[in-house]
Amino acid sequence: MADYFKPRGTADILPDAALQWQYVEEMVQKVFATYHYREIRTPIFEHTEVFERGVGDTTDIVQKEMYTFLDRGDRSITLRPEGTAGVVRAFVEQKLYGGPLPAKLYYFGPMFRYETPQAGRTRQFHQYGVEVIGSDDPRVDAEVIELADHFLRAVGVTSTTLELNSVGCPVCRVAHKDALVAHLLPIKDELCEDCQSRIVRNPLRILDCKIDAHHPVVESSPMITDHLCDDCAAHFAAVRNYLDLLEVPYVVNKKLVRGLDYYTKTAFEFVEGSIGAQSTILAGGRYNGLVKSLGGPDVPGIGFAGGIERLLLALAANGVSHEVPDEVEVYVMALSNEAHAMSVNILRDLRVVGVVADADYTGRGLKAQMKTADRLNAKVAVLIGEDEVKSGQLAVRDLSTREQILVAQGDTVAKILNILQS
RNA sequence: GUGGGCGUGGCGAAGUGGCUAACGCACCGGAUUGUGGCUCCGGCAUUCGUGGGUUCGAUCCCCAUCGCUCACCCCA
Repeated sequence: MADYFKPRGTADILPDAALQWQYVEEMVQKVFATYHYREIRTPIFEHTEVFERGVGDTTDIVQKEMYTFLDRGDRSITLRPEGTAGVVRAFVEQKLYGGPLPAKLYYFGPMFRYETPQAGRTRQFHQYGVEVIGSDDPRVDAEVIELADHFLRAVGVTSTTLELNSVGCPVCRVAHKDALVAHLLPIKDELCEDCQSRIVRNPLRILDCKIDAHHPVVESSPMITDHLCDDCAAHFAAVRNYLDLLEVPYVVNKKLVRGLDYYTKTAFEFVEGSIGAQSTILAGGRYNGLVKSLGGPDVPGIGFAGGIERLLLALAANGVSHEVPDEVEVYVMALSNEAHAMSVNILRDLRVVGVVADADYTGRGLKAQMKTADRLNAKVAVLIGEDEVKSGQLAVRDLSTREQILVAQGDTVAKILNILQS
């Protein structure tokens, strides 16, 4: 029994799984680069105020999920719970608004939220995401969504549904919220406990509450899409039009709400139905007031974030695997101390020319080493025993043909390359 | 924070109130002195998450605790 354990909600990503992560990371870089997004790396922790201001201090994230602590200088520090606030903070602090706009950025990395773990949810999790700051053009909304769609398909997730909505701007959203609350208040006592508190905190959530969504009064609630101002309505129509042009399939979900305070206008989610209750694998939206509220110029923005862990679950659910077997090209077997001296040179020389080579370091017998070479699917074995040490000739064995020849030490690498290429 | 399920060797997985806790995989060793995927033989848990309790006796019963897991909430 181990004496030490990883913290609750964290994961050790072992070598086999790490290969899947590398694949996803490479695809992020490759696909996002073709859309001319450039990577930005911001700190994993920020001053707490960045998230309080950026994410919104009424959200669950800020109220009860942040990893916040005082550092040795009595500064309140928070491990980032999401990526956008930090990127926008950097955009403002580094004055990226002085460069070409919109800034098209992407990021990738760990996030932290103090939550009870479950399928698709951990305390340290990883997201990739993009932020486009400096344009309100609906073509940007469409590009961001199409990028997400393209990326998911490129990595092998084809079973998602794209849900789309507009949550309006501060003007029409407030008007709608007032109308909604006025509509629901008379039946407040009939709602579940959660919804009674949501009615003041986040009334939009009541619309898709699992308990109350089918209440007739709830069902007849005013929808945000019916309360959009002219600008928001035109923008939403334009986004849908571009998505149609791009042939990106979506469904309008009038109940779609975004959790974070900063969202405006476009909101969207890619949902995968077979990975458990946490089925959103990528989500995002527009945040036109965020840059200003973090002290920058009043420029609009839009972005999305996707969860790597959930993406991996979705890949598994889609039966997609990018496993790479644990293999080696050459296995060097040395059977004595003198042989070891020769083997380290052979290994180095092979690796210098790019050949994947390994050896036994536990003093096992030749037979056992042969088994290992076999299991690692080695193409060539190099044997160095007493005879070889004496003669200075190494036995090079082609493991597929079982042909074995003696080669002068200086010619070994060339001979092996010969076999590997045949 | 709340609720359900579970906790036996590296992994998967039987098991019963009581003599040495199945089996499979993996791993290690051996089957003509230094040679491979098959086969055969052998090895590998004084111990059943931890701590108490009940009992003549508990891995199997009770309590507590820790951990894992799924779900609610919320979110990527």
